[in-house]
Amino acid sequence: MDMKSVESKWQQRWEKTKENNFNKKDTDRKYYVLEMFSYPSGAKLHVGHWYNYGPSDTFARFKRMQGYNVFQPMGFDAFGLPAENYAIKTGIHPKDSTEQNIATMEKQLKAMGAMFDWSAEIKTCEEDYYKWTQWMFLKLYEKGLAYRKEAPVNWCPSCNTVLANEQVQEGCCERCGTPVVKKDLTQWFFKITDYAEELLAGLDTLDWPEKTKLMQKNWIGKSVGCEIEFACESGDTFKVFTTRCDTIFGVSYVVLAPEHPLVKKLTSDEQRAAVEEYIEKTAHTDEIERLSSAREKTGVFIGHCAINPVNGKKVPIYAADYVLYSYGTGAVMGVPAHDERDFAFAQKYGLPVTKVIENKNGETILPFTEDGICVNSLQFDGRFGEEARTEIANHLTKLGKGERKVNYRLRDWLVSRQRYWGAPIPVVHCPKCGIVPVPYKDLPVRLPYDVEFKPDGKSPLAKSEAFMHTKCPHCGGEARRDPDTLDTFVCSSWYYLRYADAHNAKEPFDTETVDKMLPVDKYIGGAEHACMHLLYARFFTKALRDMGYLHFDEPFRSLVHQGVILGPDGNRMSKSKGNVISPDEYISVYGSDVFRMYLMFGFSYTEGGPWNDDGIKSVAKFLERTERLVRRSFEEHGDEMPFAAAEKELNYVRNNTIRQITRDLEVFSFNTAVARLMEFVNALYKYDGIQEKSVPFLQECVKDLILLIAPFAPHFAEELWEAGGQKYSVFDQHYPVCNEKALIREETEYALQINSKIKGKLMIGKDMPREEIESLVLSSDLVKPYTEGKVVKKFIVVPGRLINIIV
RNA sequence: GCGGAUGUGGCGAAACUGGCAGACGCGCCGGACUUAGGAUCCGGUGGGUGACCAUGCAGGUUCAAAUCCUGUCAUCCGCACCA
Repeated sequence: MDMKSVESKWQQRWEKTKENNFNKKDTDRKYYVLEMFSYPSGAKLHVGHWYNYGPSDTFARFKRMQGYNVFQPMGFDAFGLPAENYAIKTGIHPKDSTEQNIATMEKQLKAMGAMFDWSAEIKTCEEDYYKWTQWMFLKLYEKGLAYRKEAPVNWCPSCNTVLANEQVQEGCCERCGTPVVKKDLTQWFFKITDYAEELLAGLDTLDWPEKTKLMQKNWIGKSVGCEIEFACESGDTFKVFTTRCDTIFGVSYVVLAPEHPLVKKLTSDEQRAAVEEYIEKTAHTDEIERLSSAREKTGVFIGHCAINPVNGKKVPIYAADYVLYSYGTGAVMGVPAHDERDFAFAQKYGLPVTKVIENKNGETILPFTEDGICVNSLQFDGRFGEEARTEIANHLTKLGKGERKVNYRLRDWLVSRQRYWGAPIPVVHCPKCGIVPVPYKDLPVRLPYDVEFKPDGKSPLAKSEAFMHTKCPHCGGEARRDPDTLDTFVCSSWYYLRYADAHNAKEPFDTETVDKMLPVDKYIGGAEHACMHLLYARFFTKALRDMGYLHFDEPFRSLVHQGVILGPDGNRMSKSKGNVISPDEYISVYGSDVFRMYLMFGFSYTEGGPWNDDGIKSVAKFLERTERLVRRSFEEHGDEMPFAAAEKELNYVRNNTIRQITRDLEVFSFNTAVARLMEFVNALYKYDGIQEKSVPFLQECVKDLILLIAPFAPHFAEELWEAGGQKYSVFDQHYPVCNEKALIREETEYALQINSKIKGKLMIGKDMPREEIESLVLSSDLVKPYTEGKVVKKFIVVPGRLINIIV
């Protein structure tokens, strides 16, 4: 088959008949299959795109043939840094290069022959999309979920610019290699932490890979504990957070993060010089190093003491950078006997180590960090673990010195970017009115084309007077726009909603429509987004729900991660390694059906693995072999024959194939599904080769074969379907359904074991009672030599599988 | 350091709730058809080749373990002083 012409023939036909367009009127049977949209950084589709979209399309087509009204849209995550960096390097404007790339990719995606509904296409860099991204920002702002505060950002002193976290590699600027420093800037944040608990709890309701759920869970990092107030000699108080209030009698010092405001206030004159030096030093230590747990703990005594609220003991206060100001209260109680970090710190600074928890079974080696029995803890002696914590927490509450508290590791989402190629933040800074949101009617705040985006330390937009200069929407006075743009993850946090109502000019989406179309039934994309996009999108959905714009809790009910196709050398494909495989040459030789089918057959979908094209020819061979069989069978003539053993056998294989493929596709096991197709074709060849065959039956099986293969090789199947004189389109047919009766066999082959070792095979009738099996087996010539003169101790029958005789 | 995953022929990989390890294919070997085959079709293919040994390694549970348990090694991924 000349795949090239066949593929373009059917692609044109599908487009003309709008075969792939979703029928919006029939949402009862809707099935929303979504692949993570493309980032148009390179001009061409790479193997990774194919691996994401090809097999997913097979799944989508399968669902469609099962009778679902499948919606499978595609679009482009078009804002972002690579386009801007490319522009800085080459001088080509991000808008121009992005549009160019999108045009190429669209063409290639169409040539792939996937059933994308292009009528719902989205490009996030277009005004009619980012207008609504800005709308989202304003809604979150109104709801109190967007706020501004000063925060440290990554700053490259050589490039003179702010870098996104993704651009920082091992503490250095990815472009010039200069160590990145922290700089405080006022930034916009989304209050994702308000949803920490729900984001955590909701994970249980999702059909997602366990690993991904666990990653989100750890990322959110819930810890339940206690906030305890310590008073200082000066009368000032501060709180510490601990998950181990049962160790409070073992406190031998307390630590404040160097940034803690009380450090400056409480430091004694004698210690001032040392403390200031320490603070100075830690401020210059970069984040990466400071956060390394392997690093030796350092700190300094501030010359002031605090009082343990449970026993009145005076303990020294230290400033130490192993305590993070950004987590909990920025202060910690030091219990060397029962915390490894505190132990190391106490050793270094000669602080006392007081054992207050003992191991249940006697031996207690310090530091002992597990739950144990309280000792040296006054009235709480003898209490164990959780019980001790409860009692001590209650005691502290009664004293007014503590309360239970839940802390999360999750931080608010910093969305400001001092970059050009993104959606402008729709607020105005007015000298009189302060921060004023841009009125909805004035959206979008247009991203100007003519901007100097070469980095020099300022947001590129700040240099565009035409952009910056505006009137305050509130008082009408002179005002300035916000020069920052939104993180591109904001754009991708709601695109799955826009797809459902892509052309709505009045609002981002219609609530009723979205309620019907969402959640996404199957979401397919890379695992690298586990703690970013996949978390942000969940947050957006929940926030929009609370504002009444939609009425479901989770955007993606079921999620699958494809694996990664590595270079032939086993490393990640990268230009610098020179191991990048381009799909194009394979496609020009074999066509898109063969290529996608090979991706399905040669790898375990969720595993991926090193590229190897040995098998690609075999898939081409398989399709050719299939075609020969199909075409030959169409030309054959003959009468119906009695349904004898050969027909029964073929019918068994046929129905078993249907059953297995249906099962395999449901769980994205494409490689085994293709294997089943091959088995079926082999069985058809075998049947075709016999003398007395029933041609009508053969043709009936061949018809099933075409239907079965259709989701895997869509153009190929469509062509054969037409060649068989069937009516267009093969995708409007129902996928074959397994006839369970055909799978019942009169006799099944059992494995025969003596003392658990395989000795032979045996045919056993399907309804044979156990006693009969037993006597039949024991009297068979196969078994006799093993049982003669021995006692049969046990006789095990596993129905349909094996018989094990223990002698 | 913590958390998770993976480890099966020469290769890519299969194996439902423990039940015939290696489906399907690549490669290789043999045969058929051929002037020829790198096309096609058919057969064989874990190792030794005797009733034995084989799922990273060492134990354990079981009539039966790739699968469950304990320990251990290797590789990959995520988090990385979160109190």
